[in-house]
Formats: sequence, structure tokens, C-alpha cells
Amino acid sequence: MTVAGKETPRERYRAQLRAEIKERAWEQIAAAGASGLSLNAIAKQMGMSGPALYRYFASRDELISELIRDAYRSLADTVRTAAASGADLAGLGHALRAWALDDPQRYFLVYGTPVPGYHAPDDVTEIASEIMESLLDAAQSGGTAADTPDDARLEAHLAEHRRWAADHPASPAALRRALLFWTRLHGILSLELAGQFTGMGLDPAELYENELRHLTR
Amino acid sequence: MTVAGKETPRERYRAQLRAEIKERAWEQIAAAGASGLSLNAIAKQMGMSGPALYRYFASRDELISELIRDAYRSLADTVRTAAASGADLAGLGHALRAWALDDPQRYFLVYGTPVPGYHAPDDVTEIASEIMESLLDAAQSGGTAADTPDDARLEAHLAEHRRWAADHPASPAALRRALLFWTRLHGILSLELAGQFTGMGLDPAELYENELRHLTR
DNA sequence: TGTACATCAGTGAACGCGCGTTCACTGATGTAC
DNA sequence: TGTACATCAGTGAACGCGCGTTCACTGATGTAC
Repeated sequence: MTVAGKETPRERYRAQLRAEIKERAWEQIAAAGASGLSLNAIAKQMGMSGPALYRYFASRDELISELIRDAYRSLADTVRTAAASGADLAGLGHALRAWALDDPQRYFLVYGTPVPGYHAPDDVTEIASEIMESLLDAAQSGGTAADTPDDARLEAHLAEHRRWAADHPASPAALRRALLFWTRLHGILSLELAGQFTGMGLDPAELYENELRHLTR
Repeated sequence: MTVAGKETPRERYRAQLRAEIKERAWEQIAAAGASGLSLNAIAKQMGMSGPALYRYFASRDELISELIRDAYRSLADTVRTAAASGADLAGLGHALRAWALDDPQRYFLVYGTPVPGYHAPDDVTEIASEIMESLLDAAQSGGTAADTPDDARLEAHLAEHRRWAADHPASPAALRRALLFWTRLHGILSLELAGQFTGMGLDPAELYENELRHLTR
């Protein structure tokens, strides 16, 4: 029964409980923000004592780091899946927006206000590059339209400052499109998720589609 | 000596101490984020006991609300001054960027991750509209270039959903420019202030200038 | 100009709370012969 | 198949901490006659 590398019942139980702890953690973050996350509160909600959680996470910081990692991973998977299925930037944009709206606080864990002093786990930078690669893939294949003279200067700069895309054969125009995709859509999404459009009477989705149209022109 | 409406020495002292409390509060926020703000820590730093601060602020929440108000006020003044001196959107953009870089945490207090459950003071919505008015002023006077067909759909939407600009005689094209100014520049600024460009090797200022060129084309 | 009184700033003790984390322990589950 | 031992999950008590906030108080500053 026990194949080499197969997990034991105990390991299965462990993994399951770790998952449930993270589940409750996300609920708490959704309810009170990341700064309101409390190990004791999670334990209480799961019907066990506080110290019990230390069997599964070494500290509160480790739990938060794990959540941040998962958030990055989830976004990278979403974007990669879309890119792999041949989506253009508009397709990626729709996938990104759906992902963001699905869990705003998860979005903010990746792109939100940084807490001075806190340092994100090292491995997220790798996942972040993975995200950029997917953007570059989509930006490279789609959008062959002529560049306006307005863009020449930025493309020249990017052609000489592309450490972030050193391993990718994207053209300067593709570099520019990928970056604008990122900054423009993030601008709308973060304002929308923060409720800044509330009461203005307009539909953020229209703004979003407008940007996607420009980016895939 | 005491003119009607003139402040007494005691009032002057009160105002001065309130200002110093806020000053220390900003320092703390810069060092540990808004969630790390502590009345007791401020008091200790000022060489007085914790309860003493309750002479000046009714609660921690009132202090934070005051800081948020001040942040909005400061931004509104910055933008209005620039607009009043006849600056175009590029000029406003430079003023905005300088303001943001001057104190990143102040920027995030206005546009950063919302804390679920916390409700911003009511009067900030009024200041927020004041900011939008300055943007609309600059967007209306400058930028008379022809719109691309890409923009037609968004402008049609905005023409019919302009509650936020109900009191302003801006054209649909100006509405669109003002909004894109806001979302695009916020996209770059918030990512830059959060350190998301770190290690990428590019200069965010180039991205920023590129957007300003597009917006004033 | 001096005295009597009111106002107000600031203190120190205290309350109640929840936090992260440690430690010694009990009891159940798995492993080895 | 049954027994002996090791592993591990979870508990309850405890530590130390800092938080926001209240309260009764002292002492200084201002105001009224």
C-alpha cells in the first residue's frame, strides 16, 4: 500500500490541517485586514487551543509569509494558464481582473501598501519574474501595431534597462506594452478594490476595457 | 492686545501640542505603517505619560482620522495650487509625483490598502471631489487633440455617468483624460512606492513621463 | 495690585484585554518485534 | 496477533508585553473682583 514517496495518513492529516489554518487565516484577513490576523483567534475558531497551531507553523510571521507566497503562486498560475492558452493581453487582462475581484485582500497582499520593516519572503521575487514572463509572452506575440513617436523615448530606455527581462527575447515595444499593461491595469484595479470609485457613478469595467483596447490596438 | 477671535496663549499652546503629536504620529507611521501607530508610544517619545494625549485627541481613531484628513487636504492643496497656476496635466502630474515621493506613507493613507471595517471620515469625500475638480480643470483646458476611435466608447459611457463631475463643465474627452490621468499615474506611483520596480533595473520616472506625454498629446 | 476662585495640563495607578510564544504534560496513533 | 515502545497532536497554565482608556489627583495658569 505504502508506495515510496506516498504520504502517510499522518502526513495527510497534517497537510489538511495546515490548509484549514490557512483557510481561516484568509477569512480573518478578509474581515479585518492582514494586520488583524491573530493565531489565537484562528485557533479559537477551529475549536482548539492557541499553542496547538505551533505544530503547523513556527510563528505568525511564517504563516503570513506562506499566505503571501500562495497569493503570488495563485496569480502566477492564473496568468500563466491564460498565456499558455494563447490569450493576448486582453485575455490576460480579463484573467487578472477576475483574479483580483475574486479576493481583494489577496490582491492587496501582493500589490498593496507595504509595511515598513516587514520583508517579503525571498522566493516571491522568483514568482514575480514568472508573472512578468507571462506578460512578456503575451505582449510579444500580440500587438504588432506601429508605435507612436511618443513611445520612442521610453522604448529606448527600456532597451537599455531590461535586467528584469534579460532572459526574454521580447522587443522593446513588447517590453513597453507589458509594463503599461501592468501599471495601467493595476492603477484601475487597486483604486476599484479600495472603493475609490464608489459614489462616482461610473463603471470601472468600462475604464478597464478602454485600457485593454489601447494595449491591444 | 486681545483682538476678537484672536487665540489666547493657552489656545496657541494647545494647537502647538496637537501639531507635535501629529508630527510624531507621522514619524511612527513612516517607521512602522499606520497599523503600528500607538498613542502610548507617541506620549513616551514626547516625554509625557500616555493619558496626557487624551487632552488633545479623544481617541486613537480620532487621531488617525485627523491624519487622513490632513493627507487629503495636503494633496488637494498641492493639486489646486498647480492647477491654479495654469499648469497642464503634465504639470499636475509632476506636482503629484513630488507629493507622493515626499512621504510615501502619506500617499498610502489616501490611496493605499483599505482596512476592512474601518470607515474614513465623511469630510474626505468632499476633499476628494475637490481634487477631481482640479484634475478636470487641467484636463479641460489642455489637450485638444483628436480622440482615437478607441476612446469613443468610454467617452459615451462617461457622458452618461458623470455624477462625480456633475458640477463641472468638462467635455467627455476631458472626463476621460482626467480619469486616465488618475488611474495611470496612480498605477505607476503605487507600484513604485511599494518597491515593486526594485531590482528590475528600469527608471519609474521614465514610465511616468511616458504616460504624461500620452495624456497631453 | 493683590487676593480668591475657576480652569485646565499632566501624572500615576489601575483595568481589562489580547497578543505571540514557552513549557511540561496527557493521551492517542503509529511502528517494531 | 499481541505486546512494548516511540512518535506526535493537542492541552492548560504561565510569562511578559503593550495596547487603549478611565479615574482621582496635583499643581500651574489664567480670570474676576
